[in-house]
Amino acid sequence: MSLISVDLRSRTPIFEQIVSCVEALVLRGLMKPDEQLPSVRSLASELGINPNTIQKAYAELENRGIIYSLNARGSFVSSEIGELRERSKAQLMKSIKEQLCEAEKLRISKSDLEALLNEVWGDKNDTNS
Amino acid sequence: MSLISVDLRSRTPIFEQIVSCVEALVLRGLMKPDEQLPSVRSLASELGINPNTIQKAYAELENRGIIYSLNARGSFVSSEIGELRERSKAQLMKSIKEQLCEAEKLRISKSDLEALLNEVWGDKNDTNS
DNA sequence: ATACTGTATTACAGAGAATAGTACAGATAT
DNA sequence: ATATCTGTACTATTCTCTGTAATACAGTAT
Repeated sequence: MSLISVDLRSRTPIFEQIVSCVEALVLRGLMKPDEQLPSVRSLASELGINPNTIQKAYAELENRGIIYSLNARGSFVSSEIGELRERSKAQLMKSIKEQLCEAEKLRISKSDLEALLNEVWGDKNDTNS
Repeated sequence: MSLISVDLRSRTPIFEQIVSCVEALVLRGLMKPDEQLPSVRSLASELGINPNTIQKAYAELENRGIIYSLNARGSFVSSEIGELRERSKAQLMKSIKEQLCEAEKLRISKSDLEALLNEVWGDKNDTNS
C-alpha cells in the first residue's frame, strides 16, 4: 500500500491532490531520493481512478523537479532535493508572513501567536542556527 | 472609486475574489457597519464585468452574514460584525497553526518564526489580553 | 516472448464560471 | 405620476478545466 491518498469528494482536482501529496512526502523526507514511485497504472487502479490522471500528476511533478521518469523503468524521487526543500521553505515562510500580517490587521494579539508557536514546537529547544 | 478590486487574469473566480475582498474590508473594519456597498450595476460597470457576477458575490456575502440587501434600497455591511470577526479570527488561527505544523515538519527553526513574528508586529507592545 | 514501464494522441462528458439578455417589483427623487 | 435607481430572478450560451475512455507506441526486465 502506498502513502499516496486522495479525497475523491473534494473539490480540488485529483491530479492536484496527488501532486501536493507527493510533494509533501518528498520535502518532508518521507520518501527518499531515487526511491521508486508506484507506476502510473498500479496507482490508478489502487486509487480507483483513471491512469491518465496519474500521468498528468506525474508530469507536473517532473516539471517541478520533484521526480524524474525513465521510459519503461518507472518514476523516481529526484536525487537532489536539497535545493527544492530550501525553495519550499522560503515559500512557506512567505505564506506564513502573509497570514501573520492578516492576523495583525485583525488585531490578534502577539502573545496569542507566541502561544501557538510554543504549542507546535512544544518545549523543544531550538537546535538550529 | 470603490475599495473593491479584482484581478481578471487570476485563475480564482471573479465572484470569489469579490467575496474575499469585501469580507476582508469588513472584518478589518475598513468598511463600517451599515455602510452602503456599491450597487450591483455600478460595481459591474466599474470593474468591467457582468452584473450577474456581482450579484452572485453579493448573494454569497449575504449568505455568510457579512452584508444584507434591501430590495430596491441597496446592499449594506452587516450591523453586527463582532461575532463574525471572532469567528474569522479563530479560523485564521487554525490556518496559521496548520502552516506552523508544516513548517515544523520541514524543520524550520523556531527562532526563524519568532523573528518573523517580531518583524510583523514590530516593536509594538502587546496591548491585548 | 511476455509483461511491465512511461508516453502520446484523440475523443467525449460533466461541472463550473462568466456572459448576455430580459424581466419583475419596490423605493426614491423630481 | 414619471423616470430612474435598486435588488432579484430566470434562461440560454460560451468557454475552460477536469476527468474518463480507448488506443497505440517504444523501451526494459524476466
